[in-house]
Amino acid sequence: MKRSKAHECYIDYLRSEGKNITPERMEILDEILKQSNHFQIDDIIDRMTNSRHKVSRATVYRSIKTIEDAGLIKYIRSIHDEKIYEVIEEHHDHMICEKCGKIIEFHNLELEELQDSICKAQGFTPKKHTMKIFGICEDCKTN
Amino acid sequence: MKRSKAHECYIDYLRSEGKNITPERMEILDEILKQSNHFQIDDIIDRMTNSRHKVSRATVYRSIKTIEDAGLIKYIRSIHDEKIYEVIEEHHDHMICEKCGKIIEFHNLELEELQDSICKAQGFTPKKHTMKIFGICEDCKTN
DNA sequence: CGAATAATTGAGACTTAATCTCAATTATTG
DNA sequence: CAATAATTGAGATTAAGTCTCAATTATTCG
Repeated sequence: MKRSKAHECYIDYLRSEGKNITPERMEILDEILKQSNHFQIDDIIDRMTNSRHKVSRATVYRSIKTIEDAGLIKYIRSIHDEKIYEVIEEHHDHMICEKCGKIIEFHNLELEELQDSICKAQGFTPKKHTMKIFGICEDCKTN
Repeated sequence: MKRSKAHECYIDYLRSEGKNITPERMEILDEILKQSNHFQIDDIIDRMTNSRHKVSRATVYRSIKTIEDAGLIKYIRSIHDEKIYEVIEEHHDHMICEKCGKIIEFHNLELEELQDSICKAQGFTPKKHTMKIFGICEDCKTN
């Protein structure tokens, strides 16, 4: 099992908070990193309870919270208002198709700069943001 | 009781959907319009169950959904992940202070245009969007 | 107007996502 | 290795929201 950058981050975070490094926490992070793209907590719970070392539902919830606090994952809300998690790699925003539910990631520097300047004009110090554009994706338009 | 634009909209919406115009629905809309700015469903439930014509919790939930469908209100999520509703007047985005929870509304045309052009480049047809910038507001910075 | 019909309501049961409790277990520290 | 503090699992609990169904009300139309 390769020790990824994310593992190091997580371990550093846990140490800095005086939290223990447990196999449960490490296995949950592994499972998350195995997911291709977006995932939901229930996916992880299913996989963990069917894995060799069963991890309880409560522990999955608790660990996901610490992984979130460590800044490794975050979630957005789907059209059905479900939490959709993703591993934070580099910042991006989302377009969400109202027909098929597809989530398209995008990043635009001009947009980021504009946001900063809008905030500055208000005396507001931005830390992070989320932006979701709802609409119809290319595929759903033509089909 | 003044018949506002919002009432007309709602009545038109209900008619167009073959739904009935009931005192419960009208009173819930009244109560929402009475709220100054942002509100939560529980506020409305409290007010409605203590009002002359008691309206049940289930009906408040059901009506709020139709008022939302009519395009009169929408919600964003607070820092604590609670649904915060607001009456839709004109479109705007939000800055949310991570310290005091204050919600600052803003609108910027340049930003809107930039979003549209980003979508167009992807073949995505935008219908609406939400944008939340988290950070520290002016007051919390100086205090 | 006054049925007939369809939609809505209230009350409480139910669902779902998430959190909490507490005894038993495990990681960490020295 | 022992002492201490943190974590875990299992199931109970909570909170937000939905569902059920009988009773009530709005609408439609002759």
